[in-house]
Amino acid sequence: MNAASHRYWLMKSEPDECSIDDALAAPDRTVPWTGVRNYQARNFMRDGMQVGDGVLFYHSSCPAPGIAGIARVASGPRPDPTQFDPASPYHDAASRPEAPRWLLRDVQAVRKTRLLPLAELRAHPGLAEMLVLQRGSRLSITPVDPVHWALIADGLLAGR
DNA sequence: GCCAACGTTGGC
DNA sequence: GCCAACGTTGGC
Repeated sequence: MNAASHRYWLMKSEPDECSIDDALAAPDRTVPWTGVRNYQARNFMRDGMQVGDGVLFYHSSCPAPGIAGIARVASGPRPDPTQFDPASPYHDAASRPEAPRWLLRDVQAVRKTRLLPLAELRAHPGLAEMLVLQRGSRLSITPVDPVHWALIADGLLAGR
């Protein structure tokens, strides 16, 4: 799997922290994707993403988990400032400013969609291979196959 | 609140 | 390098 070849991603956010509505209300509809503390997810942000890539904005750890909107990658990688903030739940005392361990991307909301529930994703035969649906999958950022993107963004969520 | 599954830590 | 213990994720 060539990490630089993906054009589409699914990114999980807890809506209590940052919902699709929060992103749409932010300046330039853009939010810094703070708090990723998993190396695989970090590496996707560092090495895999390109500005303009499509993002499925997923609400997790909430009463109605599922895809809540469409967004796009809006910046290159840069250090996540919360790692250096002792007051932040994402503080990492072992990370040095001269060698930041954690990175983020800016993510720009494109549109809110209907809530596409996790159960509906699971029920769709064409989406069975989606990484986020695999048993035990916990990664907060996963690449999305272009076929899956088309089924969701241009199909299930088209115009909604 | 439960718990399956995964990632990280740290002793050896 | 192994692997048990522990912490976290996240749906239900």
